[in-house]
Amino acid sequence: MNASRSNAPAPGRPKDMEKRAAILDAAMALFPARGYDRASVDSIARLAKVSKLTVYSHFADKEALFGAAVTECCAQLLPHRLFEPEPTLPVARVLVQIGRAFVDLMMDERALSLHRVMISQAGQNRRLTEIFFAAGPRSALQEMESFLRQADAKGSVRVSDPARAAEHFFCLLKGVRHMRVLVGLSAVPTKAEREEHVSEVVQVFLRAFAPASA
Amino acid sequence: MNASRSNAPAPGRPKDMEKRAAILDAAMALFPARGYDRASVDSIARLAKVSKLTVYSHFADKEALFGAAVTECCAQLLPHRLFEPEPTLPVARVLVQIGRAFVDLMMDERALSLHRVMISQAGQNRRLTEIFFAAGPRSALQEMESFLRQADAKGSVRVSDPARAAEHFFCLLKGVRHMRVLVGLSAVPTKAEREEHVSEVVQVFLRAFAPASA
DNA sequence: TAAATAGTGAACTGGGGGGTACACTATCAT
DNA sequence: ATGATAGTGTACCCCCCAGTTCACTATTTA
Repeated sequence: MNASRSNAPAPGRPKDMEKRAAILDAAMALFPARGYDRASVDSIARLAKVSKLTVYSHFADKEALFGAAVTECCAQLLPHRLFEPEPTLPVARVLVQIGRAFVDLMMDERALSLHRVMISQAGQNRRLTEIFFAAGPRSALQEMESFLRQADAKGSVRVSDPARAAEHFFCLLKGVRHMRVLVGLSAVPTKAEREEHVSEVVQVFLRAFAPASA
Repeated sequence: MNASRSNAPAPGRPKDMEKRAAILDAAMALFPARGYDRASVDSIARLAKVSKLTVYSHFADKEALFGAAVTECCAQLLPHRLFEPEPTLPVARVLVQIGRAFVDLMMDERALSLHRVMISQAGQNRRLTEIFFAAGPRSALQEMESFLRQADAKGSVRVSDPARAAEHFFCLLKGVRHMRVLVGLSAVPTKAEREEHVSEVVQVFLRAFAPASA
């Protein structure tokens, strides 16, 4: 209960938090890489250089460990905001910056593995899935939405429904390539490919949402 | 080898093709529903009302059975072309028809389960993944591309790169909702929701790819 | 009828995984 | 020092699964 929060000294030997971190690191490596089923608790303990019993002393069971690992993965993948709205730049430039950041995130190996494992566990851990979605797509969408709202107010774009437009933008950015990579058919795109894709998408997006003064 | 193709009578008792079909049906039900690992050969045999040994007499091993099931799923999901290009209708109407068909396909429970299982098996069965992608996304993209090429020739749209435009269209149609459903966060959209989404997407697409005579 | 193959059920092999028990050592507070 | 907890290593329990063996029955062709 109050083991970590309260400062009651606790009677016996305290838990080694470095071991806990090592276990979590191992879990964050193995669950996404092998999937929930194929990542055994033994292998995680082995990778963490820790006894299996120690794993079970820090985490109730495999599911709890998985939950902690996924939560930590989400936290590490979104440490900073996706972008800083620099109002001085023209919209096209800002959109390119946002697009770059988003594509880099979606094509990050860790993010891809996380997607795979969450999809393969669909319907198993509803709470966990919500954490995953709130940390990733949702926060990005909200930032994008508020940016579009401001841009619309300034007249640099014409979006009647910023939330929907934000969805459109990100879906265009993911493109077919994202699914191909998810499924293991394509390699991650190179920097040049990303750059070209982002600029193409920004052009399409702006043609669809340009202000009436065309 | 020539067991089923050649008409050489074969010495002993012939294999019961209805049993084979029952096994395949059971595999097509269980693999997508539970995933590759959690769908045991025993459970498939049980569902097919067949001895486990019969399964192994028709299919070399679990992987072969999985491959046959996925291939058959793909074949059943795309029995007909996604749409018939009716050149008399205005572009917007045709796009809405295509969009409806595509969204219905992507939100089909069987297609969703197939996506999940293929993603969770990413990198395991390269050949299989190609079959999956060729049967689903790729053929749809090719049809769409050729339609856009014709529409561009008639001047009803303005697409310099039909392949890319086709990708954009389908990505917009999938939207964020598809990933939410894949991951088990959202229910499949209702007919009304789909209709509204499709018409929104078509409007956006046409704004981006309308001919210059705006 | 005889040979050959298909199919059944049940038992079995070998392997692996989640989780626990035990005996022991290490580290903390009082 | 004492009590309490953390951590280790090994062995263990129980269950599940892929794939096989065996003895037996069923169905086909020649």
